[in-house]
Order: sequence, then C-alpha cells, then structure tokens
Amino acid sequence: MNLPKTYEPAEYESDIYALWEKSGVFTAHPESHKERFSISMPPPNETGTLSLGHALFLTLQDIMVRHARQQGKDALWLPGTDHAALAVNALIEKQLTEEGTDKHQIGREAFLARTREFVAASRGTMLGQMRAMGASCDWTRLRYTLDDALNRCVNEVFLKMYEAGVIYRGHRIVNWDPNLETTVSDDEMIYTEEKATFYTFKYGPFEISTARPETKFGDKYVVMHPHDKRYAKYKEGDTFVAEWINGPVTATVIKDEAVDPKFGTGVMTITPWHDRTDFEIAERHSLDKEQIIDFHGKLLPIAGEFAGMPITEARPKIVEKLRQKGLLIKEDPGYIHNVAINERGKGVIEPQIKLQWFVDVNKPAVDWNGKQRTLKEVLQSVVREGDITLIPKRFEKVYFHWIDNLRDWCISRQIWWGHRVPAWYRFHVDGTTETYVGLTPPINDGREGWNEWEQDPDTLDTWFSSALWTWSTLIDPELANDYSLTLNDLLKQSPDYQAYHPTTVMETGWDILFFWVARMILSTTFATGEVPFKTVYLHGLIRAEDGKKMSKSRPESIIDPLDVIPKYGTDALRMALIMGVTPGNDQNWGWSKIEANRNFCNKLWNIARYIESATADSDAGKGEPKTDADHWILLKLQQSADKIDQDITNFRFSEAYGTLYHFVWDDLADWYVEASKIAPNPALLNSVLQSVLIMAHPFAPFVTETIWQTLDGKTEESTLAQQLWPEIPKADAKQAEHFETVKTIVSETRFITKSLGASDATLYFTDVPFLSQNAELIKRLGQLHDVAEVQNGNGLYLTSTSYRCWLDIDQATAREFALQIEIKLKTQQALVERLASRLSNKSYISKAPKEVVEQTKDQLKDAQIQLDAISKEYDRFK
RNA sequence: GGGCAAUUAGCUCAGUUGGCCAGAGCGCGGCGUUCACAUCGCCGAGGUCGCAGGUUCGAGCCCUGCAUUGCCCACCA
Repeated sequence: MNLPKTYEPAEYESDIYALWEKSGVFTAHPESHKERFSISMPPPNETGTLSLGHALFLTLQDIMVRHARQQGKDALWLPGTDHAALAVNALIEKQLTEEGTDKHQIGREAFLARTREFVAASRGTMLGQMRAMGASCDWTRLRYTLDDALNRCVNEVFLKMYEAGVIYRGHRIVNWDPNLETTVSDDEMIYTEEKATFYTFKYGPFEISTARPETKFGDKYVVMHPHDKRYAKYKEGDTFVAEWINGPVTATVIKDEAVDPKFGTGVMTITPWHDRTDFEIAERHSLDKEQIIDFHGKLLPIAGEFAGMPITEARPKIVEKLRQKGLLIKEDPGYIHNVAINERGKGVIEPQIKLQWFVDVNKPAVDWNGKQRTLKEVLQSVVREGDITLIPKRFEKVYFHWIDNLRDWCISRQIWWGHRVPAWYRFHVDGTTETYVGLTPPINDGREGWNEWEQDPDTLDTWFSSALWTWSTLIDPELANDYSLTLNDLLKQSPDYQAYHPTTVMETGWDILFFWVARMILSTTFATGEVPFKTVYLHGLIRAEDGKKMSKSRPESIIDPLDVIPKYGTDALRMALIMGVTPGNDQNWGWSKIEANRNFCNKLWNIARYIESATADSDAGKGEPKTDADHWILLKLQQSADKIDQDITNFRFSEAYGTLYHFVWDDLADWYVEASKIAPNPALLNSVLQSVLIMAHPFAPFVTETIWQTLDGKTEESTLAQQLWPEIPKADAKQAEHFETVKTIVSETRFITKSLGASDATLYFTDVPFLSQNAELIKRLGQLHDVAEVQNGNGLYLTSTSYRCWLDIDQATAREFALQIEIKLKTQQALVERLASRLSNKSYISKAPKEVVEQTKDQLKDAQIQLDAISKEYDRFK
C-alpha cells in the first residue's frame, strides 16, 4: 500500500477507533484464567467537556491498560461518569436564574427532570471525547454514579455505617454556603486572603477586637486565658453589665486555653453559632448558643434594627452605631485574614449549627485485621503497612497529615441532585420523632398518633457515592435488583467483583487525594473489608504555558484538547502530555512539545513508508540477522523493549517513552534504516517494524495501528491492539559491537570532513575484516569518496577508535585540524589522569565494589590506547 | 504557625537504589535537499547541577544550615 508523504491523523483516527471497538479488544473477560489487571477510571463530572487534565489521565491509564494486554493479562479499564452533585446542581440553578426562575418555583421533580436531560446530553459529548483520546476502556461496562445498582450500594453502605454507629445525625457546626444554600465539607472550602478592618471595641471593663462586628449581637461571654495575669482579678463565672450595640447586656467571664494571650487584647467575646472555635469553647463550658445570621446570610431579629439586612450592608452601620456610642476604640484597616469560600459557586462560607448527617471517623467500629478500629486508624494502617502504595511516596506524608486533622465528615447536602439520604422520619402528636434508615422506604402502618413517613429531603455528598466507585461498578446490575440478597451476597456473586477487586492501580490527580482517594479507602475498607486498590499513581496538574494555572478568568490560558487533536493528532497530544513528566509534579503546557511529538509520529510514519517500499517484493519470512547492522539493531531493540516494558510496569512512563523515542529516532531511523539501504534485509526490516509498532502502541495507538493495518497480510481481525509484547530474535553481541565501531568511525569521519570542508575524502584502513565488510556502508554514511583497505599510507588518522584508519587529507589542509587534536589530547590526558589517580587510591581499591574497580581498570586501558593514538597524531602535526 | 516540594544548558524539564567526560525537547551557530521524512539530515556551541558546610574511596543524588520560588494544611477573636 502506498502511504502518503506525511501522516494526517485526522484522516484515520475515528476509523481506527471504530475498528478497535468492533474487534472487542477492550472487553474484559472475568471468566478467563489470565492474570488480572484492573483500573477504575476516575469518573469525570458530567458538566460537558473534557479538559487537558482529563486528556492526561486518559493517556496514562490507557498506556497502562494497553500494556497490560500486551503482557497477556486480562485487563479491565472500567469507564464511567459522575453526577457531580454540587457542580451540576449549581450549573442548573444558574441556568434557571438566567431564565428568571428558580428551583423552588419549578419544584423538585421538574428540576430533576431538567438536570437528567442536561447530563444525558453532556455524557454523550464526553464519551465521544474519551474515544477521541483513544481510551481503550471497556464500554460494555460503562457506569454512572446514579445507576440503580450504585444507588443500592450507596444505601447499603449508609445503612451499614448507621447500624455500626459510624453514621449519626446531630447538631454540629457545619460550613454553610448561603448562595447555594447547602452545607459543604471541609475539603471543599478554599481560603482567600482578604484585607479587612479590624475593630477594637469597649466591652464592659474589657476591650475586644473583631473583623466581624455583625456577629456580635448575641455575645454575652468574654473569654480569656486562665493564666493571663492581666485578667487574674476576674474569675470564671463573674458577671458584669456592658453597654452594647442594642443596649446593655449581662456578660459572663469564661477562662479557656483556646485564647491566645498575645493576640489583640487577649480577651474575646464568642459567637458559638457562627465560629468553630467558639462553638468548641461553648461546648466545653456548656454555654448558650444563639443564631445571629439566617441561612440566607441575613441578620435575625436579635439584631434589632438591623434585622433582615445582609451582613455586608449591616457591618458599616453597626460600626457607626458603636462609634456614636463611644465604644469604638481603634480601627486597623490593614488587617489581613482568610475568608473561607466554597470552591464551587464561590459563596462565602458562614459557619452555622445545623442538624446534619455525619460520618464518625473516631469511633472504633470497623473490623480490620481482626481488630476493632476507627476509620482514621484503618486509613493510616493500610498505607503504613503497605496494603496500598502511593506514587510518589512523598504523598504519604501529606496523606497522614490530612488524617491527623480529619474531623467527622458532614455528608448531607441541601441540594436536590444526587443520592437521596436513605432515612425517613415520622412525628408523633406528642412531639416525639422516629427515624428509619433502610434500603427501601418504610411502610406506613397507620399507628395511632403518628403521621406518615417522610424521607429526608437532603442528598448525599457526591464523594460519598464516588468513594464506592472501585467496587460499586463491579456489582452485577441484575443481582443488585434482588433485595433478598445482602451486600455480602452481591459481592460474592458478582463475577466482575470477584475477578477485578481490589483494583490494580488507581491513577488520578494529587489534587483529589483527600476528596476521593482517601474516601475510597475509608468507605471501601469499611464496606467490603478490602482495600480499593493496591497502588495509587498521582499525576500533577497541567498549567498554562506561563506556568500559571489555567483559569476561566483567563480564557486564553485554557487549551482545549479538541482544538489540538485535529491539527496535531491524538498521539502527539498523548506523548506531549507524558514526555519529561514525573509523578506528582505539575507540568506546563508547551506547543513545542506537541510539535516535537507530531514530528515523532511523522517519523514513525516515514520509517514505515520506507520499510514498506523496501520490502514490497519480498517474502515476509522470519527475519534472520545477517550483517553487523542487523545484529546491532536487534540488540538495541531487545534492550529498548526490556527497558520500556519494565519502566511501564514500574510507572515510569516518561522514561519508557524516552527510551522508545530515542530508539526509533536515533537507532532505527538514523542508523539502521540508512544501513539497510546498502545491505537490505527485508524480512528483518519487517519484523523490526512490527516490534516497534507494538512497543510504540501504548503511547501512540492511532498512528501505529494505522500503519499496522497497511502491512501485508493484515486483516481487520488482526489489530495491533491485540498483539502481545514482541519476542526479539537473539543477536550476536560481537557483531553488534562491530557496528558500534562503524558508527564511531562514521561519526569521527563526519566531524573531520565537516570541520575541514573536505568533501570527497577517502578513508583507508589496514587489516580489519569487518571494516571491509562494512566498507560500502561507511562510504555512504560518511559521505566519502571511497573506503579502501591498504597496507599503509599517510593522512589524518582517526583517534576515536583503536583500529588503524585514516583519511587521505593532505598535511596542509589537515593542519587546520591541529587545534582540534590538541583539545582532544588535553581532554584525553585529563581523563587518563583521573582514572589513574582513582586507581592509585588505596581506599578506593579496598572499599569500592570489585566490579566498579574492574570497570575503572578497563576504562583506563581503553583511555590509554586512545590517548596513545591521539598523541601520535598530535606529534605528527608538530 | 506547621508541612511538602523545587532550584541542573538561553527556555521547559528528565536524571530509578551515590559509581566514567551530566541528558532531552525547543531555541541558537554552520553546512546540506533526486534516492522514507524540511513535520528532514549532518556537524557544532552551550552547564563550577542555588549557596555554605559535612558524610563517603567517590555526591546532581545522602546529612545539616541558609537563600529564593511554588504548593498543601491549619487558622487567632
């Protein structure tokens, strides 16, 4: 087949993907007896489009899974999408606002219907984009976090945790987002620095400071450190009357070690309802708590004349009032403090006390390795004891530190999109309440005095369901409909779960280590008694070309993979994303990298073009090595294949790709293909090409498969995607070494003739049989007039080889080369001296490993021989 | 406040357990195009591996300190 001159990816990629899908090569086979390899794809949020970040993880995981298939494993890469409760909910609410309505007006059912419609459309787009990236996932097992079977798993885990007392419902201080009107977890908050005014007010006999005067209406406790001498005369429980915003209040003195005597005046008033630290102080001393700000961010009636005002509006007015009362002592306008913001929706978080559902991380209720442990302890244990390995290892510290600071996890959300909390309540006329938690709604038994069961209106944190992802996706969906089966039955009877769990590796970004990875470990160990995965590979973020974050506020900084792919090809994008990139480290987007990799695809393409034209008329055959070059390329191929194989297995993708890149470009294209033009070995060329295509396939699946399909005797049934890692024929090391010498001679010849402008030179040599055999080759590669064997003669001797070779360059021209020789001589002398002095060092001889010493001796011997040659040449010039 | 990382060629970055004269891509200088590829070939220049100590026969790599940059966590009213 005639291939066009350059590789045009857009012409082949979609057909190639369709070919793979048709062949079924991506489908896992739990019934097989092969070794397993499984990855759960981190489900992208169904918000519409894939980013470069998605492109990166799809590439990394695709490399792993394609390579696992090449190793003959039964590989499962399970794809899916996430309902992304908060993100999608916020998006739909924004749409409604723009249409001049809101969710309360249209109602829960209509809202959910509309959201379902939106995500169904997004999902289609996104799945298409995953295919465009070449992702070889098992589409027959596509999952969605809101699937019925997954919902069953969510309810099972909720129930199991509830029964174990790990999930409880209680009044706790939570992070409230007044914009989205929901709680968010600690991890979903980001802090931004803000400059504010720091006010100091007179409060009875004390001075107190605050940046938030609007929370101070209900303050009736002053707190100070028990050992603060300045306030020693005040005792815990002392009361006094202070003039305050809306008149006098009676305040009580409290002593607590949470107060930092060095900060401000060392005295503060507390607002337990709207501050976590204050809440904890209030709990310790059994103090009253009062709500000041409502859930819409407006002041409550306690604020008197300010009631109903949003806090931003009220703040200056309150300050003004206190000033007029003469209570304002100081204003510091340069106060820098952190403001907590919801990562989604950017609402300013207002701590509130609220009745919510929590996961208790400190209750010893988990049966792990025969002991009752807390969720925290299990989280620590599995990483500490090596059940789970993090790559890179340094994230283990980050992980442990996070666990140390971990508080109970608030899992209920006041949004509509998501898994509904599986709890029902009913109320008695006497005011008592009954709670029911279960997989299915309770039946109304019409008991006297009780009203009907009502389901909790809240939904669960998205991460509660994605925490189950590695195994909830492996539950057989049919079995999950059968409620006579327990969760354990489901696990035992689901073939996929039995075959693929725990998954081999979890590959994801370090930025969701806490959100997701840690929570998968938490929930999965609890629910199944197994870890979710054995290895966690964490990749870094992709930043803009200037090293800053890609951000919506700078639209020009965002690169859309779908803009890159048509122009440069998916393969180029994939390789650009892994080239020179190490785990856990961020990378900057670079157009030069993508060009380099597009060029690499073209290089592969043209190697194939050449080989196909050179082997058109020959029989396929096995490909026996004949020439020195043949042996050399086989040796290099073997070494490269081994290294790539090992590096991929050990998650060193950049290294693996580097090896491939240099083998293809430096060894195969620059030397072997050129050599084969003199002494063609078509069968071997063909087999080398096939091996290379297999080795390159995990990195560049499209171009390699496109080429593969053009090879003689290939049919659509034989895709490259299903080929096993190549077996390389044995090569003779001695002959390979001969070709290395040829390379050395050619390189030096090129250097000399280039720097002297001496074209058409002739190379002579004496008594070297393998050089005679490679004479034509040297002549061509060195662009020489001739290469000839003679007994002796004059000219410019080569110094990089111990064989006697010289170029027929006359003394006058060669004289210009004297400086080069001199430099070379000095370098070589330095090298010999270094090696010699190392060997004369007695402690080196006695302490360094023998093989290292031997190596040094050999090096010295070689260096000495070369030095002799150079100095001989140098003397001739003198 | 606590922690993690980075600092290597003009730029962006590799360098796996310490073992020869430190690597890549891009960029730069020179030469080159019938014969797979100008998305190309050939030749070359360019680095006291942030600074200062230490351990070692031997340090870009290990230890200590310092400097600069980035990030994470916590958060004091």
